[in-house]
Formats: sequence, C-alpha cells, structure tokens
Amino acid sequence: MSLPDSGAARRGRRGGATESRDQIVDAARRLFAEQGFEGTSLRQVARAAGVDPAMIHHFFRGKDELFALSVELPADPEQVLAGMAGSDPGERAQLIVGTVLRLWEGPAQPGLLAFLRGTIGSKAKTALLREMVTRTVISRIVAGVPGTPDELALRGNLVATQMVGLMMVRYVVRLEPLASLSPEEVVRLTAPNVQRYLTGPLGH
Amino acid sequence: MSLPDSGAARRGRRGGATESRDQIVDAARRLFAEQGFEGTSLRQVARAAGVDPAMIHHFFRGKDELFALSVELPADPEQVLAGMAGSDPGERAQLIVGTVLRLWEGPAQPGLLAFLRGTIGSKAKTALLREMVTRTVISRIVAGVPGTPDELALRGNLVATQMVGLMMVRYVVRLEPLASLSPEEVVRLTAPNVQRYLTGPLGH
DNA sequence: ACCAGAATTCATCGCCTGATGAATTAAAGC
DNA sequence: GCTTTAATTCATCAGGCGATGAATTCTGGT
Repeated sequence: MSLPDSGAARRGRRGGATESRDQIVDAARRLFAEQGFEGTSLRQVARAAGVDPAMIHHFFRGKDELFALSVELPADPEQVLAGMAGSDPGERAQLIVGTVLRLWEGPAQPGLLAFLRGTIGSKAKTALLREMVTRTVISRIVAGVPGTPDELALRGNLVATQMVGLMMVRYVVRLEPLASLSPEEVVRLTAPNVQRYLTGPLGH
Repeated sequence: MSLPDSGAARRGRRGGATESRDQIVDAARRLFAEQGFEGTSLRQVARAAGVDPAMIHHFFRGKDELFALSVELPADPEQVLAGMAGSDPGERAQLIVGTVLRLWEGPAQPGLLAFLRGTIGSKAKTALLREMVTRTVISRIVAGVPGTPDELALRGNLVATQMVGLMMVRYVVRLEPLASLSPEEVVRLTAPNVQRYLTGPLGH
C-alpha cells in the first residue's frame, strides 16, 4: 500500500543531487523580473521552484538577500566596462551601444530586468541606482573625453538618457519594430547620436 | 468626563466641507509615485489622508480604481499633443521636447511618476503602456513626417528612446547636472538628436 | 557502520492586507 | 422639523505575508 509518490512531497532530504538553491534563485530572478520586488512573494518563488517556502530561509537570510543575489549581475560592471577607458573617444559610441546590447541579449537579461523593476519601483532604491550609475558607469564612459569635469558630467548624463531610453523601449516596454531589430541595426541607428553627446558640439 | 476629543476621531459624518475624497486621491498619488502600486497599502493611504481605511471603499471600488484615478493624467494626451500633427515636421523636435518638459515640470509630475512606477513594476501593466504609447502618442508624433509606415514606426520608436530616457534620467533617477538644468537648456541639448531621429538620415 | 551535518517539509506565529456590513453622525431636500 | 441621503468610523473577516523551530531524511566523512 501507501502509494509511494502521490503528489505530496515526502519530508526530509531529497535523493540525488541537490539543486534547490539554484532553482530558487532562478525562479526568484524570473519572478522579480516580471513583477518587481513588492509584487513577488516568497511563497510564489517557492512554488515556482518546486520547493517548500521554508527552504528560502534555510538558504538565504530573507527576501532582501534573495533579491540581492538573484539580481546580482553575472558579470561585474568593472569587467563589462573594461576597455572603455582605453578606447578612442572619437569612436566610442559603437562600443558603448554594442556593450549594452551584448549584455542585455545574454543570460543577464532576467537579472537586469529584475534589477530595473525592483529599483525603479521605489524611491529609496533609485538613490542607490543613481550612485552606482554615476560612479561606476558614467565615469568610465567619459574617461579620456576632452572637456572640463562639469562638461563631462553633462555629457555622461546625456549619453545615459539615450542608453536608458534604449533599454526601456527595447527590453522593458518592447516597442515594435525596435524590439525585434538585430543588435547591429540598433547600433547603426543609435550610435551616431550617442557619439554626438559624447564628443560632438553641445546644443544646436 | 469623556474628554471630548482626545485624538481618536469620533464616528459619523464630519462637520464642515467634505474633502476626504480629494485628500485620499492626493495621498494615493503621492504614495504610488514614491513606492509603486504593490508597495503602497490602502491603510497607508488612509493614514496619510487622515481618514479611516473603509472610506476608500466607500468612494472607490477598490485599490485598482483608486490607482487608476490617482494616476489619471490631469490633461488628456489628445489635448497635450494637440498641434503636434499640424506642426512643421522639420522643426518638430523642439515642440516635442518642450511639450514633454512642460508636462513634467507642472502639477502632473506626481501622477506621472506614480504612473511610471506602477506601470514599469509589472509585466502585465507594461502591455497597457505599450498600447497607449503606440496608439495615442507615437502616431501623433510622426504624423506628417514623410516616409513609409514601417519607417515611421521605427522613427517613432527612436524618438521614444530619447524621450523616455530623458524622463527616466531627469525625473526618476535624477542624475545631476541634468536634473537641475532649465527646461530651455534641456531642449537645446536634446532636440537636435530627436530631430535627426524624426526626419534625418537613419543610421550612420 | 556510524555519526555529524545538510537538505527538506510541516506546523505554526504574529502581522498586514484588501474588503464588508453595520452603526453613528452630519448635511440636504422638502 | 422631518426625512432621506451621504460621510465617517468600528469591528471583523478570510487570506496572504515573512519568518521560525522542530521533525524527518538523506549525504559525506571517517
């Protein structure tokens, strides 16, 4: 008797390799990307991962830690932006757009979406985003570009408008036809304007 | 005995003019803008409005309706975009950027922020945003621009990247110095690139 | 073979959520 | 002044939330 596996999971450690932790992180990444931080419950994550909700607290300190780890960028910014500072400022736009697109087209996309959704959703978290973007991203993008510090800060902001807008429209809102274009075409279409912000004349 | 008004509000209708409904909407707009839809509870809204939580259900059908009404744009898109289709396409960029900035600098800002935070936070709601942007905004922006329909759709997308990016960087993330620039300067700096997307050559 | 420790589930806690219905009070209509 | 209607609060519901602690079962080291 006692049908061995009638749906309800048995208690205690499962047989075979242990992969629950990864499944939790994967499910969390996906759900955070779709619904944001507040919109996603730990029970939802556990259900999607095929796991008991208590497991999440076994592996992580709580929802915040799970979010931080799920959203952790697969490649750290310093590495992604390596080579930026050394490149020719006069041709850097293609590199910038290409790098951003390569990042988003790869496996980091769910994490990046989760990061955006979770971050933009609350005022407090956008402050962290601002710091991070200003210090680690923009500073590298304008490195080596001629101009006063004030001017470079402004040029960095302007480049950011175009890149942020591109990410939002292509990956978050997914407007067509832009969302379906090949990365090469997107670079071709947008890089010239990015280059003008970076090294062209400011204003009309 | 029975201290007449020791903090706790008495039951029944309040004296004087009735303004609770407006206070609820105002508080909701502010909180939705700061914390997004999921991150804001009705009890929080009621507390901020100085009102019992049940009032919200007295005036509105539920959280969704309150959100919809709080976030309702003070001016409808058709009115804001009036004159767009009739303007000279060769000089339209200044009008576009100026219109967007004027809208955001005015009293609509909290509502717009709430709309963005609430909308971007969830996948389902971005679908509605996409429809609305495509049908009522982009179609008007490219009206009268020469080109095939496919080309105009692409041009509209590209204009959207720049405008969305500008809104995100200036009003949501608030990068400096861009966030503190005068609207005129922002128009001067960004309109040329918008104009290229609208009527200039596509690609390098 | 044994045992320490990790993985997994269960039962439960206290709290907050959105929502409802009844009771109370003031305003408006007549 | 009486009656109807709207505004306001209270008490309460069922359900979901994040979290915790104990019980159970497997793995790995020795």
